[in-house]
Amino acid sequence: MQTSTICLGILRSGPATGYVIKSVLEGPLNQIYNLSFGSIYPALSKLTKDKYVTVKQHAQDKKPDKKVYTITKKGISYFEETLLEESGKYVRSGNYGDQIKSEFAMLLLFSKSLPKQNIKLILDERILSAQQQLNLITYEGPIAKDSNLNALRNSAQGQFTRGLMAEVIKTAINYIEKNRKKLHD
Amino acid sequence: MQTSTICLGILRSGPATGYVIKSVLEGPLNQIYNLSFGSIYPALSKLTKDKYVTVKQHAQDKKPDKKVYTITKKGISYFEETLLEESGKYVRSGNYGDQIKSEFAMLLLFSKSLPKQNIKLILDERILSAQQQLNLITYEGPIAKDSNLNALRNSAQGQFTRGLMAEVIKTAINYIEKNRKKLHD
DNA sequence: ATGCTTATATATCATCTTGATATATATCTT
DNA sequence: AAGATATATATCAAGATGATATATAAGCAT
Repeated sequence: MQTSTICLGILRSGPATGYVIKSVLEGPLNQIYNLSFGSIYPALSKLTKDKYVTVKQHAQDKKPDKKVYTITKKGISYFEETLLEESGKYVRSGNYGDQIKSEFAMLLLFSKSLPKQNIKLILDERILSAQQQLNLITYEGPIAKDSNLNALRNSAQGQFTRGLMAEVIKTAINYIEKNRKKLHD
Repeated sequence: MQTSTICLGILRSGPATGYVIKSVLEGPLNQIYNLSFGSIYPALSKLTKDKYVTVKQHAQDKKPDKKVYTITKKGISYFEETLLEESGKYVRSGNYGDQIKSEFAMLLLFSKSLPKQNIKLILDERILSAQQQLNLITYEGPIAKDSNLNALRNSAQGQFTRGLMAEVIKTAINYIEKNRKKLHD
């Protein structure tokens, strides 16, 4: 899926800065899709140039301007067209898997070449981190106070997606705890 | 983790071509780490130049030369050093999550803007594809006949990693089947 | 108090990666 | 007999990452 489509999809739930878009991807939508600033900011610039979003610059005393992006009517139609197109391409592609780069799994796979102490550390930290991810995903309080991105997170779609990720993370934690002895001691 | 480290790690279990390395990543190591030819081939060239692997070209009648890469002693030490370094960096980074781009999850998240029929298709295909992934991962027969990459897959580390992925996929299938009605009909 | 870390916020850029395309043949399927 | 899939490498434009730079406020630890 194009970065611009994801930005528009998030912006459909309310105005946001590039920084907030990244926060949403790292918070309640954790483990779904990673994007760096280096791809978010250029996407937002292009969307502005093409009139799919408008930008309001809030001059902040001595801090860099906060740029709040709002989706336009043209942007909403464009988003709906593009999403339909991309869903069609997705189904036709025959490639329904996610793009995954799990450094964790690779380290474990090659862990015969690693000291036992390192393996323990990797597993301990992964479990801790997974529990934190679970907290981020299942957290129901308000996000980024002055934004209504709560709507996206709390929609039936948001609940389904977050529920799926939460179950997957819980399964992984249980599996690691039950089977880790096979990799050390 | 660097692409070259992954190539060396796979090559440590036996000689292989770039094509076979990709097949391993797409077969028994499915859902662990994605790499394209465009990053595997240059990595193998660089490793050859640096003497971490040797290459034997098998001229095949009218087919492109098959290049079988073998890890050198220098390559084994380099792999072990690099893996230790990368595991240290991984633990120190505080970022224990995987890099994920799930177009599937994004489509579901935005599926309010999609026709019900499309949503059904996306879910049906995903379940089918997940079952195929499960088969690839849990398949215990021989892989790529003339290679001993079976060793990597059947090692304690390979079994652990594949078992983890299998559990995660099973959980996802069950979750989708139990909750999909919330997204359509 | 003073220093350290985290959060807010944007921008840039070398280097790496993807996804598509090209080339070539054998084998399996319809 | 035609078409698809598997084997095999290579290239490249377009896009993405990860690091770095810049700036300040707030929170927290010593």
